Amino acid sequence: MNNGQPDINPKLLSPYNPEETEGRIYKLWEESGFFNPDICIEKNVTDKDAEPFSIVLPPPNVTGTLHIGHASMLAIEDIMVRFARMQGKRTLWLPGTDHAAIATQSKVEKIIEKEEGKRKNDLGREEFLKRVNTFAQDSHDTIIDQAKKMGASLDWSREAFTLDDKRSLAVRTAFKKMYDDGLIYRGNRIVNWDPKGQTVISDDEIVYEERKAKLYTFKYSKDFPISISTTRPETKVGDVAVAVHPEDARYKEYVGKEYDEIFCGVPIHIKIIADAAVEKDFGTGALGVTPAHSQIDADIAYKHNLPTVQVINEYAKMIVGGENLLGKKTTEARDIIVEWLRTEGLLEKEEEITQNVSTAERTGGIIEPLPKLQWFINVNKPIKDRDNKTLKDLMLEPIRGKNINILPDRFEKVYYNWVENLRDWCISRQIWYGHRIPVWYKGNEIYCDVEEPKEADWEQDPDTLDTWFSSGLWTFSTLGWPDLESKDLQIYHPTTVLETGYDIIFFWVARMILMSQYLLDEIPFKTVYLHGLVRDAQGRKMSKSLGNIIDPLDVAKKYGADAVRMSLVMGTGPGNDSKMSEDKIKSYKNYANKLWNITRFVLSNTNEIKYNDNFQEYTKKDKELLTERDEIFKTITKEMEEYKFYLAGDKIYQYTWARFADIIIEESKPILNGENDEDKSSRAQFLLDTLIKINIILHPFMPFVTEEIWSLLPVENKNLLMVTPWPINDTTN
RNA sequence: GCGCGGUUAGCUCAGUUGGUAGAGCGUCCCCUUGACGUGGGGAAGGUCACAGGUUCGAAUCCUGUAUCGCGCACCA
Repeated sequence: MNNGQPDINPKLLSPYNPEETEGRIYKLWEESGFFNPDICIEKNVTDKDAEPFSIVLPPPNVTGTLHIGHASMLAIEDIMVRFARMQGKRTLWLPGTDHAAIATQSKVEKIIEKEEGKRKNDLGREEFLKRVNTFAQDSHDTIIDQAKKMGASLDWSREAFTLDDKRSLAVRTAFKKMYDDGLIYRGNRIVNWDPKGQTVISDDEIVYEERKAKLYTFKYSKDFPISISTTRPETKVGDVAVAVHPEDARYKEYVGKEYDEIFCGVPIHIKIIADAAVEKDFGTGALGVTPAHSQIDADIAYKHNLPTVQVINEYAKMIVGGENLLGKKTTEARDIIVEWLRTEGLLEKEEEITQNVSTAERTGGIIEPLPKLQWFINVNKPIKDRDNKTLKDLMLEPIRGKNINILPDRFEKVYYNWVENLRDWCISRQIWYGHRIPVWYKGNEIYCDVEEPKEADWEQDPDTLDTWFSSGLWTFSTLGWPDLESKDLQIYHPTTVLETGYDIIFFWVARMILMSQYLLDEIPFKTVYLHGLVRDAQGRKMSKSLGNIIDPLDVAKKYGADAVRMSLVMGTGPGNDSKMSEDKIKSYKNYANKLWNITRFVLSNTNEIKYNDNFQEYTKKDKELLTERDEIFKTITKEMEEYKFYLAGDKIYQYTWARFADIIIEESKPILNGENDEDKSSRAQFLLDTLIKINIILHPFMPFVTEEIWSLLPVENKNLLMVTPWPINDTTN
């Protein structure tokens, strides 16, 4: 043992300083080129015939900055990727960002309105899109910078954007093929109209909010035989029928009769019909049918061949009635009609109920069901050259057949349930930012192709596509599709893992399976790892109003990105929400420092010996320690392969601190200070070997501090730690 | 209404195929010993939500209940 001045790097004499270290280390990694699997092969750290491992990054929306959820996603995926890379796999982690159509457009609209008092129509489509693109670019740059700060080993040379040229080509190609197969059609149907965002949205973009409402029970007129109930009296001027249950004795005699009434000044024609969809016990057991403003009513109307009378427009204003109603907002019209019912003595009952109100996910606007001409994807149509399977079938097959493994598997049920109840997907949006629908019109003619028609006078559909349409292509549009010759596509697709939040299993996971199955006849990924929400220490959602938001960059600056990563991974498994607190992060900062101090001790006490990675003369005691250690490392490796990172991380943490530092190092002190040279060199070799291996194994979790320590370790011919081979190859028992 | 998940130490959570309950943080006591006070040693603290059942043996498997949370559907 060296008394006095140990001959070690002076850096080790002061505590570990993540802020000084992390930027420098990331630069080293980037300059090495090892994020790119081609360079790994070129530089001989990866075998060219190695098994591929690929993940495409769920592209963050270019709507602002990274939040703690993104940081958690980056941490988990980076662990997977670094582990695979160190195992020698041909590893690709492909980055990108999402234009997030509605979300980005409405954000920019808000900014422009606030700063300039202008609306998008004041600027015009072209100028407005310019503004959105500038915003998206800024936002993109911030996000990329943040991802780098978290240590993400993404191959930046392959970066993609859902709205760039290559992805646009993929989108148009996909659209065209679906159009030609008759899977995409244009139809006039009841859609979810968002009056606030002035666009249609899909069923999945609806968020239900529980609110108090009044249920009014009344008759259209004094002579009308049946009372009905509604929470939306203003829509009743659009009623065309009253539906009752076929078995309902109360109303049987009226079925088939027709009535003409004047309802609040509006003439209506009501037919009494019988339909089993009506519940006898709800309200009066009779349902006023409003085909234009209710999906269910539209279904009933279709069955009974009833007309559709639209009474509300895109601005949620009345388009029928006299001065009393015409042009009024729906909420005003409601009061007017209720007042009219009251004075006419038609109102029989008013009761408070709670109901789920449909709101638009992005804008919060209350959804107004309206009949509109839109583009849809038919999920129930048999596809001829696919054995007459439907898109639904194609979505279900790989999960049923276990070709795609969902973690945790309980989400399989949720997935089935969703797919089985899926209705046609409305893909057109009345917004400017996004992929414009590749369809052109000339009079009654319609033209759909990947490129615009050569002849003049064709006018392109003004609408754009749902952002999830392009996201659905993500696993292969990023790898070169529609170019089937693309090397990346051949090597890396299907991707190995999709790691994403369970909250977008329908939006995204299902759509990717749909698109990949249909367009490539191939699954998009083999395993889906679903992470949960990151909540605060008390388990609450993080939100601005609660003031409990933890900014990943703030805490990374304070405690180091390693500590933040570790705290995001520990104590959390797939499918479960996790909790986050500064205390938790702090404890992993301490861990990084502990490792640093262990390194100082080991290096300063072993610098007299030469590290030999094939040392054979271990003492009996040290052989036992080796066996114990390797058993733990083996378990850790196995757990990593099973995606149980929380268990693996905890084991390496426990081993380093509670076993290696607290017990083994303490017991080593007398040995290293003793007189027995064989014991001394054996123990010194063990300490060095173990320190080295702890660093390797911990690297996927805490890449910065381990890479920094690695640079100080006496390993011969070493490369960067990020491409150093994993020490355990065989996990079979 | 249908489905899913949670309920384990003060707090946050582990607990792999059933075999005497674990960690971190917090609390209390001790240690300014040469890697580290961002540390070390020790202690207190649990009818594993409840009730049945299966079993030699249940936190773990089965049934039911309570409770919290989530998803879907309904929402006239």
